[in-house]
Parts: sequence; C-alpha cells; structure tokens
Amino acid sequence: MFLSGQGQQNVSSGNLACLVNAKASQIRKDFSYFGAFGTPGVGYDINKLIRQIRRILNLGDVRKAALVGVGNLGSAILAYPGFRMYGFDIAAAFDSDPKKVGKKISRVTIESTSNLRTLRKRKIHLAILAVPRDAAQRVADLLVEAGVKGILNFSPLRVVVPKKIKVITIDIAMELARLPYYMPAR
Amino acid sequence: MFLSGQGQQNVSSGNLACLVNAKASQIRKDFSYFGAFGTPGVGYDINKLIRQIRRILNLGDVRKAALVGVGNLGSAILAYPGFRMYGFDIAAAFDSDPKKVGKKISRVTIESTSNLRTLRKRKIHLAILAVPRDAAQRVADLLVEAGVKGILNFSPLRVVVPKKIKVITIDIAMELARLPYYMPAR
DNA sequence: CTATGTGAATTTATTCACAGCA
DNA sequence: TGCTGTGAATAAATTCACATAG
Repeated sequence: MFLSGQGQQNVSSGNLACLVNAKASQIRKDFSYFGAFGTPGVGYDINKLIRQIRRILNLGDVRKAALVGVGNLGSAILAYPGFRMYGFDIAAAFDSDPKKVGKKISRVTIESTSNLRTLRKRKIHLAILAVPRDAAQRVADLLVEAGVKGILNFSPLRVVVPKKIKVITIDIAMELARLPYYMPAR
Repeated sequence: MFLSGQGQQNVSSGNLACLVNAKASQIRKDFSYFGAFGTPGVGYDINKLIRQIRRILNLGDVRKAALVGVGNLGSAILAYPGFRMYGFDIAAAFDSDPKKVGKKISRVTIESTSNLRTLRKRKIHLAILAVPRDAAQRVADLLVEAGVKGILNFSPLRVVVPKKIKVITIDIAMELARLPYYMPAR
C-alpha cells in the first residue's frame, strides 16, 4: 500500500522501523520468529514480505464475513474499502428492520435477521456486529448458534460467548478516552 | 456502568480480574502504581474507584470534540451514546458537502469545513476524523493549524502531524484481520 | 560495506506469596 | 477471616552487539 506502489523493491528493517516508529532490531526480531526472509546487505523484498505477512495472519484466501446491523455504522462498514484490502468479503448483511430488508447497499442485499441461521450453510464464519447495545448479546448468541467462529464487535458491550469463539471488541468512545491521557494540560 | 448501577458498593480485585479476564494480582499491582485506594478485607469502593480512574485518564471535566466528516461513519459517531459516558461532548460537526451544511444531526448543526479555523477560538482541542482517505491528510493539517491537540483517526491512512499532536488511528479492517490469526483451521 | 539473524544482556511486565489492616 | 499493597521471584519483551551472508 505504502511501498508496493512502485519505486523501491526492498525495505530495510530500519525503514520499516521508522515507518511505524519502533527500533530496527525489534522489526528483525519479530520477523525472525516466523522464519528468515530477508537478504543481508539488501533488506526485505517487499512483495515477498507481503506474502509472508498474509500467510502469518492466515489471510491466504478471501474470507467471507457477515454484517449484522445496517444502521449508520453498518453502512459505513459496508462502504469501507479497507476490508477487501485485507482479504475480506462482506458477503451478507442482516437487519431486523423490515423496511430495510430487501434493500441493496454496496452490492449486498439486506436480509432479515431470521436468516442468520443460514450462515453455517453458506460457510460464513466471521461476523461484524454493529447493532444497538440492547440487541448485541442476543445477536451474538444467534451468531454462535449459526456456527460463527469470530466476531468483530462494535457495540459498547462485553458480549459473552463460548471461549472457542474469538471476539474483538472496539469501543470507539473508549479509544477516544485514551487521548487526553497523553495530552498537555487540561 | 456495569457495577455502579446498584447493589454492590465494593469490588474486589478478584471480581474485577475475572470481569476483564486477568489475574487479581495484576489488577492490584496496576492500581498500586497510582496510589492505594482500596480497603483491605473489603475491596475497592466503586465510586471512589471511578473517580480515581477518571482522574488518572484526565477525564476530570467534559471535553469538547469536533467531528469532521458527516458521512455514514460520522453519523454513527454522532449518534453513539458512548462518548458522553466517557466525558466527551461532540460540540461541532463539519462536512465539505454544501448539501449537508446547515442540517442538524443529534443536536449538532453541520458546518462547512471552511469553519474549521474557528476551533481554536471555541476551545475545541480534540477532533474525530471520519473523512474519505483522500481528504484525511488535508483535513488533519487544517486541524493542527486550528490548534487541535489530539485526533482520533478513522481513515485507513497514516496521517502525519507534528509530534506534539497525539493521534490514535483505528483501522477497522485491520482489526478484523486479526481475527483469522486466532481462528481454527482455514 | 550494508543489512540480516540471533544469542546474550537488559529492561519491563506479570505472578507469587505474604505481612498487615479492617 | 478476607482482601489489599508490595517486595521478591519469574517470565516476557526489547535492545544490544556482532558474526555472517550478499
């Protein structure tokens, strides 16, 4: 994205370090845990590096994900270009509002949440939860029932699921709350 | 939020630990870095604990924040109840689209981005960046010029700012990309 | 010469375990 | 008795420093 555009073919650990600001030795050590794929005196081949990272993160092939809750946040997520970049395809969208069901947003037709049970059959194992907080736990339960293995949770609620299921929660207000800690006076 | 509702008056480090799943000793050690405010044999007074944490995070008083970019994501943020909970007040919203300017969403009237320069006068030092990636750097520059000290950046772009300015970037697709790493087979 | 990969040294974080307070 | 606060012990992460490959 930054580097692969064109121009350079290689990056050194030093370059990468300052890009994410860290120490060069950190970069090399981290990579070394996953095997050696740099060239002494030259650096890392950018394309090879990208392939390695995709492998490490299990991003080998495109993964299907389901979006639940097509409100403002959900719509933003559907429109977000970044997902494709990381190998994700939002292949289904669900909402409980009958007025939205059947509408098409960003090439995806919104389905009723009563269809969630079809996820297993459709081999969709990732879900993005963007429903109001009151509905979050209930929907999470449905997702687990439908065979989902990982949930990206945007509701400001700690959903509880069997521990086989991986949940990543993003509470955007909590992120904002980190800012003042680093800021000058008040 | 979870605890202060009613019922219990105190929490033990053990309670807190399992709530966020960590070890009890971790909780106690962490708190101890900021002074001792628990009662042996009893635990932590919930209200005192909340006050302490607010103090530690510099969340003493309500802080004004500006939202730039009132698309789907921006609208979701405006509607998000969580911000008030952490002491933030989204006091202004900006968009470059003339059709949106003047509209009111969640009690905030959308202003033209040419008004960004007024932020300093209005003592707004935090901004939430929810504009398309192409506009992100340009807007960030304007924000810095307008005296903003902290930016919560939702665009999938590494904005560059003077290092006095604190930026927290949330790339939601990158968060999703962490999921498969923890998941079973592929 | 330049930049990697990696043991060894150092720093930082976590956990243990227990003295002492309510 | 029950739980805090904290030194001491352990574990983990970061940084150094250098032998080695291109």
